[in-house]
Amino acid sequence: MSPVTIRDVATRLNLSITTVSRALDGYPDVAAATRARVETAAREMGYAPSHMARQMRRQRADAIGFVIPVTRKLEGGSRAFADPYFSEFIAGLGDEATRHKLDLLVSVATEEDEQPIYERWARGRRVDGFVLNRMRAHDWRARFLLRNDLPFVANGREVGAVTYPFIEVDSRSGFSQMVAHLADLGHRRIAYIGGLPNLRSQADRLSGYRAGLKKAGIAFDKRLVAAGDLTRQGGYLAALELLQRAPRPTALIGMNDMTALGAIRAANELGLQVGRDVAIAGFDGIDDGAHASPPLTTLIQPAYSIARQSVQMLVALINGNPIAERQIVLQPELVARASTLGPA
Amino acid sequence: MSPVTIRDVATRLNLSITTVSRALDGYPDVAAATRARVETAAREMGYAPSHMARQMRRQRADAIGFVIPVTRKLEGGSRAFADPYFSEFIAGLGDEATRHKLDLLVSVATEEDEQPIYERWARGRRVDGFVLNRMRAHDWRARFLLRNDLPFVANGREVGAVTYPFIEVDSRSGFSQMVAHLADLGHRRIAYIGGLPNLRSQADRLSGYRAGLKKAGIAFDKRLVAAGDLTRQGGYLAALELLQRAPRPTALIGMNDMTALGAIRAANELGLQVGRDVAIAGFDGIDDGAHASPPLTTLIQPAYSIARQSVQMLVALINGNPIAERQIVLQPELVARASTLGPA
DNA sequence: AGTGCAGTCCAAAACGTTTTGGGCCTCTGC
DNA sequence: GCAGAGGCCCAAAACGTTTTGGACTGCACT
Repeated sequence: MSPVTIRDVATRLNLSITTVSRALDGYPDVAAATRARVETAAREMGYAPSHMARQMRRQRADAIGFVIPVTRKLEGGSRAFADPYFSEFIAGLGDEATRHKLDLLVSVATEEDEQPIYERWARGRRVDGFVLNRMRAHDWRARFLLRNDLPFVANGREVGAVTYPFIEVDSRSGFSQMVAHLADLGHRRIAYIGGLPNLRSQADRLSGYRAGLKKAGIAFDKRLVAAGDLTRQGGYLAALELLQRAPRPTALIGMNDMTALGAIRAANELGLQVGRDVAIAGFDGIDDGAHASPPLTTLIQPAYSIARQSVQMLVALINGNPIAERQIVLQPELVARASTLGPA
Repeated sequence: MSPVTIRDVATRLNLSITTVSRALDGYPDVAAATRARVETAAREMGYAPSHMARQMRRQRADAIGFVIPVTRKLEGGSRAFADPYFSEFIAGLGDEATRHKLDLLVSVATEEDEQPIYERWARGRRVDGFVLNRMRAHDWRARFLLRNDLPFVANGREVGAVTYPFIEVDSRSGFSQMVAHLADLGHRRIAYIGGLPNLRSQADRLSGYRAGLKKAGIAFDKRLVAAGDLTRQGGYLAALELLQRAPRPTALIGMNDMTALGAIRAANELGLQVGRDVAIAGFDGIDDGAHASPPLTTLIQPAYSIARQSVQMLVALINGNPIAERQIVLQPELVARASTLGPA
């Protein structure tokens, strides 16, 4: 049962392939009766245009690409992208892509081995555009794509002024708010567990943290800053160390929720009751945070809708349509839960 | 900077496109000197064969498809695939796909709206093959793909004898083991929170549960069986109800880890200490389970390596190569953690 | 001098569409 | 009776490869 082509439909109906094509595409210069004949025949024969051929002719891949970032390899050579933030993000990309009849190509890569993937997709014109995530302070991907003039939408952005379109969550102001929240609760020794140093958002969040401290009249103490790697394990290790220092910090802010969840675990293991003995907060608003025990105070960034909006912008770029807002900055929403508010 | 084609390279070198093509593909009937000239020219000009054209000619999509299953829509129209099992699974698919120079097309869909996606990809020959997951007891996808003779590898299988290749985890024996584990610890009232009734694995796991009860000499009580939906929320609601019945079950087995994690939360909210007042166990071995409080007893199924193996089988199918084992059954590994072993 | 044979190269076909640029009717209005 | 205008349809080109089936050299061997 080899695939049925447009030619098969045409010869069966004694029509030209042109007419069949145009009938199915809804052009006005085909008689209503003919169109009906074509449509039923196509349905009966199970005809659907070959995507490859269509792409070839229209020079469109009808696909967008997304490389899922993963920070570290797990033992045994396996790599998981354990951060549920990206699950939600991908769900958004997928939904919006299908809405536009685009396909979504994904790949999973660490920062070291991502380059071949971008090159393969770009050079071979495998995709019409990219969605970029976890932007670094200096990011070769932006330059590479600009040079090959392939459209893309960044989630976050590099340092300095950039001209490309992006959607960003104002994590600086978010972290400042979070520090204010903790300071209002009486905390003075507020620690911060950061992430990979080359990430743009790492700089933003740290600076938001410092701004928040300043506003609250708390001196910055670099011994209260530890490095994680955006994973639960990284947060766990960093928190384990921070919580065993004297004097012990009374509050911990993780750069993202995974880090904070790791910190909660560390606190539990040390016999501290989170919310009462130590306050812990994160950033992202993943589902697991809401269901953790205790539920995690966090700054929600709407991954799903950011993803959808990114695809919308990307589609406009691809089609050369004007975009209302090329550079969007969203405010995260602080949700205070039991992990900072003490026992319920 | 429009993309450079093979013709550009050919005219620059005064060669035919045939020779350029064959030179780059490593055919033996091209002089070493010529090949060198072609290679440097191609590199200089930044030539890479157009994937679309190559696909067109070879009638290969060089891509495989995977539809991420999602059970329910979240409020606000958003759908997340919250189950980290699939994150790991996708990581495996992606890694193995790139190893074979294949692209991975993904989409996110509930059971109701998955059909158009399969049809689009199959009819338009958008992919060379599929990986299927969460097989239903009767699954139209298998029949659809067989009919359109598109290769696929199933993760799990339908009821009855099937001829297609699959990789399955023996969840029946797994659940039987799990009941034995709990019975050994002295539990007699062991409840089960199931999943969607049309899933093959639902039947398997329930039957494993019953087999385990029988072996332990415990009578099956259908009031101890509740229905979830494979999500944390589903597990939460089901557990909430089960744990408020009298007499209260002393142990809860969730059909998957997400269900069990929801159950843990329910127990916590009811003031029960998991591990001491009630034992809770799951199935999957996701990372979140290991990091939950208390850490979750579970049956580990190696999502990452199952995914990789699935792709390997699929590649063999696509290329018409023989496969050593077409139908693989793996044994899950029981890991007992604090959620059933009581306080550490 | 003819035959055979590697060693190189190439023209043309094919893959299945969409799009361009008409062509042929029939009907209308003079 | 004829120009003009729609209405409907189509042939052919193009998209950028890979593959098929030679073609053209020299060179060695009869």
